[in-house]
Amino acid sequence: MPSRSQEKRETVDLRTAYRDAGCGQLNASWIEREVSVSGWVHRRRDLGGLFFVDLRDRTGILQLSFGPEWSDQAVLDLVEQLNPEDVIRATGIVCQRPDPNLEMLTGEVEIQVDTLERLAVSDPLPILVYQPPDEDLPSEELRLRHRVLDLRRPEMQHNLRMRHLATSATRASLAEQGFVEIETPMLTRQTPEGARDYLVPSRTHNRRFYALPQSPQLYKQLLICGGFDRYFQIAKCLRDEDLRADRQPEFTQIDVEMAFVDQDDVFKVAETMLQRIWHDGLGSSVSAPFERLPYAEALERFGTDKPDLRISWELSDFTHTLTDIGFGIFDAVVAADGRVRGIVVKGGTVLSRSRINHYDELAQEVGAKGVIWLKRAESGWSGPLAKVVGEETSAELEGTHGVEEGDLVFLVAGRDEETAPALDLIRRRVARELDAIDEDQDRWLWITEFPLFHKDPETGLPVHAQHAFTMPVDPDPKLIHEDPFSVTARAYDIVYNGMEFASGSIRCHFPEVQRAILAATGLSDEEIEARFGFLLEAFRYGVPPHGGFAVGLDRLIAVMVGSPSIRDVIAFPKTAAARGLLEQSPSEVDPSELAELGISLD
RNA sequence: GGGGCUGUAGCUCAGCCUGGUUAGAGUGCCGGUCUGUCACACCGGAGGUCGCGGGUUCGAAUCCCGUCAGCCCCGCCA
Repeated sequence: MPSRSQEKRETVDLRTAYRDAGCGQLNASWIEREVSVSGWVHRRRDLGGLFFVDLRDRTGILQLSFGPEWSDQAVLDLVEQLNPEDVIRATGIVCQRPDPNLEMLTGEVEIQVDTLERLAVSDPLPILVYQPPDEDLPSEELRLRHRVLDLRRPEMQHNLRMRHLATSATRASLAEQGFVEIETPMLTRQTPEGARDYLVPSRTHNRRFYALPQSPQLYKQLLICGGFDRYFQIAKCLRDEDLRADRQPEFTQIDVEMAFVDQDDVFKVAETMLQRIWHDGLGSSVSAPFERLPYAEALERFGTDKPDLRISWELSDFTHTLTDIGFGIFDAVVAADGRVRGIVVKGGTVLSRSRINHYDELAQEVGAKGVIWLKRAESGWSGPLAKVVGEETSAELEGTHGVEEGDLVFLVAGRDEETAPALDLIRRRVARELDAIDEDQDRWLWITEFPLFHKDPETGLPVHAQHAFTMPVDPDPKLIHEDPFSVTARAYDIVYNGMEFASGSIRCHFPEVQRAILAATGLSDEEIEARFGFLLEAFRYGVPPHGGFAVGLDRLIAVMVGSPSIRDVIAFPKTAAARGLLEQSPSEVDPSELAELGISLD
């Protein structure tokens, strides 16, 4: 994980009619100058005759001091009246503090105020901007309802400033690499992604609806067709699905597309951009090129297509070692085309039976039949399998699978699609419990060679693994038609410490292959024409090979600032029920407007 | 759509398991004392629909049912 960037003193000239500098900009070099500053009253300390005000603006906090020797009585009377979050302007001489506060950026100095204006009065606060130590933040409900106050907290200021640094770095890096920023419509038609659309009724065309874009996917390909061979956009995307800590109904993607490229060209652009974001935002360097791992290998070694490589443990196939040794459960699974896979947890014997049971339950929640465990203690093997572990098996466990004294083996048997999610979850959770994640590492990774299709578990039909416009490694319409699940896609993800940050592909620019891909998911020719005709038409007039990627900006920023929730890096987020608590959205509308739209409510 | 956690003073929480005085603490707020604080200190005070509705009970913040809101997870969603 990146460390939070050190707070730096802003150097920009912030002089205006109301101030000579930002509060956080003052330091010893300003001593003896007369300055004006403006901001919010953060804290006030009344010593009876002497007053101190911590004045806050977005640059930091500065101490103002008030005393009879340098402030006249009217000023002293006014400062006694000040409430937290009043907005004031203060003027006076910058002085060295007799007893500096080294914890404050401006702690060496203070302003001895001789002129004070109250620019705005604050009512008593529903939630405090000042965050008392040892006290939890107000509930998220109240933070969102009173978001204006919440945003004033230095932590939120820092988060949104980080967001700005990241988007600025994005623009700078992509511009340097020859990309042009172009906006695409928010009012569009229903798009091919799998999510539910937000719909906007049309007044001029009753019974018809615009859809808000789930992503600019089709438009960016059209821009390529339009001759903008390097496009990007910091784009709002909207999806009407249920939310999570890392999901909002509207979120932001860094959307990039480029022509005349192959995969390596795209990788270079993305790596250069992310290096710049990390450098400008966090002041840290990212080494490139990133590691690469084919999808199939990732699943085999880690059980997931977004492995956290800071955990050194890998999955291992125990099928040969643990079958035909008298353990019927495993033999039965293998007879049904399953495998016995497991993970060797170094030092795992410290886990109690109840902890092991906990992981067993977790595994079952994600679809495994259950977990069998095996401990290697000084005294020998223990666990349900121990009695069937003979000398030969023991030697194989130690030799082939590297089990050592003190280790614990979690075993899950079944078909790979049942066992992989369980093993992945156990690997991550146990590593966290045993502190086996190397937090000093940053592991950037490209996952490549995704399958073009996954099988829909209900219908058995192919569904797009990434999206509908990905180029197969072998662009053969016949193969797509006859054996869709064997087709590998030129698609890729960026995974950072186990989190998916970005996703992209080389696009399919052969119209007949594109039709075959769409047809494979069960769309008729008519449906293809109706929904994607405009893209296929664009492809008829000369389409260059092209590809791109999209980065989930909110998640990226959340990681950069160390927040578990993307709500902390969005100025005005929605709740888990997609409500806006500040503005009370969604709201009812006037019946006359509905009538105009041709909509009646039951 | 399903599961879990939470809801008590403006705010953060305790009390709830095991029902029984006037529901507490810290902080904030109001009043007072205080000339070097920086979580200022000290003294005093006000402040409660225990989310809402119903039930059980002699008696409910506490037990039960429902409901609303927030959060987390599964489904869903790249």
